[in-house]
Amino acid sequence: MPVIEIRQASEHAGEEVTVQGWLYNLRESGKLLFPLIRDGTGIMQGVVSKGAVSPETFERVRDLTQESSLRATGRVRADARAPGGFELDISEVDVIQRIPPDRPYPITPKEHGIEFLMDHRHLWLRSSRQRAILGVRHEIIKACRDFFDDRGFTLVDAPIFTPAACEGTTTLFEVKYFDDKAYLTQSGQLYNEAAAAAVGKTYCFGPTFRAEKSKTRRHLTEFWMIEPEVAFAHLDDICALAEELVAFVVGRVLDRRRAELKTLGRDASKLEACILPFPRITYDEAVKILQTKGSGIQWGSDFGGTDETILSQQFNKPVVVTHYPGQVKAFYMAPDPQRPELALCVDMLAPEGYGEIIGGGERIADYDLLLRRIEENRLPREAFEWYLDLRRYGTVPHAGFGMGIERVVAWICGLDHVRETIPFPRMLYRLKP
RNA sequence: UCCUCGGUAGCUCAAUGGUAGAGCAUUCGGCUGUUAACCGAAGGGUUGCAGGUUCGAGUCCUGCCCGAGGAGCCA
Repeated sequence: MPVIEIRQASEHAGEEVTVQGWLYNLRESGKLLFPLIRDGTGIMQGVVSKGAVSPETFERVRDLTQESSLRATGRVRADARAPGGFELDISEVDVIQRIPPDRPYPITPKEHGIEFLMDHRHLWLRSSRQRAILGVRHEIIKACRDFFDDRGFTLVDAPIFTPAACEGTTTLFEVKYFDDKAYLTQSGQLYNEAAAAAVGKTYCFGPTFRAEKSKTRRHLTEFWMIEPEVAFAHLDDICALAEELVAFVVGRVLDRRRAELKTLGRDASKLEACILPFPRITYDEAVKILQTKGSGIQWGSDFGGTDETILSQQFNKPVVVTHYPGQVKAFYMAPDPQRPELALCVDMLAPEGYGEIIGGGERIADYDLLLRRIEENRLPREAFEWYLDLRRYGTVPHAGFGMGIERVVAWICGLDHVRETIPFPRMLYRLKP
């Protein structure tokens, strides 16, 4: 008997097939049983009528518990009464494992609190909503890679273990490294700059770790970041690259993941509005907007979470903010030649209050200036000698950015917390499962 | 780290300082088209932990633990 995937059930109408999966729910009406079977590709309703199968088969199905694993064989039939439009007239069922009723599947088809669901994250992933999010996450990652691959970028991954004191240790996770200490990477960017001088256009994609004790809807201690770096690029080039990337990713999800967005109840029209060009404003303009909206922000300080929310609610598509004061940005940011107090940097804020999804800019290309900045920031020069080498040997202007995958997933899926955007979130008070 | 809120049945929640309850889940029974099915019945409790006040504490007080929301922190 051919085994089919439920998502292809419509192509097998009238055929005798086997589906294999888990019992999603079982409804019963006298001598009729309606097992809902889920196989990871979809959910299909089966029908077992008492007259059509042996008494043993009928009882076997009737005794099935939620999430028990099974193979069901029968004929596919179109029926408007079935969720999905096709159902399986079951003739035989092979139960792989019946979950005993004295220890039933914990996540019932009713409401649950977030603590319980997070404790059972390994099982929660099976729910329709979580599978939809996983699907969109996959599509976003695939779209990012396609975007860069199709534009001649070379994937050069950065290390996860990094040496001591690369950027100050307060927000780094420290781990034992034989007889030494190492730190989990906070960004692949410095290594990207080395790679850009080797291959011109590069990107890295991997996990990133931040030991800040942040407890908000937009922070994880372990998250995934995709970071392009382009030799000879200036701020405008990198702004355009970021805008094209985001527009491409949104378009790809709208193209291929409509069903998942619908499952999530996401208003797709909000995403359809995200076509180029995106608005670009400077930090100066952003501060003025915030002050008219009641924010207490003063020129010179970075935006708080509330500021980002207010700002991103002013536009119906992602907004690009450039030229922040250098003092709130990292030591390697290139200063604006016109106004040296400003950095040639860029943040992109997602709309609907989602806030920062991208941060980046032009890097300092000049050896003397970079060295001065390292000293001003009291960073250990020895640890940065290799980084200074990039300015000793054929330095060129270059720029790049990092995009936080989970924040993009949260925005595109319309979620109110990033914890649902990654299979197993790591947060301040969450290390399990 | 700070502020606020919470912890009662497997889950989601209710209970004026006075007999701990409902829905779902589980078990049993009924129903030949169910749609988080429905109807009937049953089992299920160290009220987060420790102390205190009181004739009497799920409820009030103190400390602790755990979690949530937010702030700060955060390229």
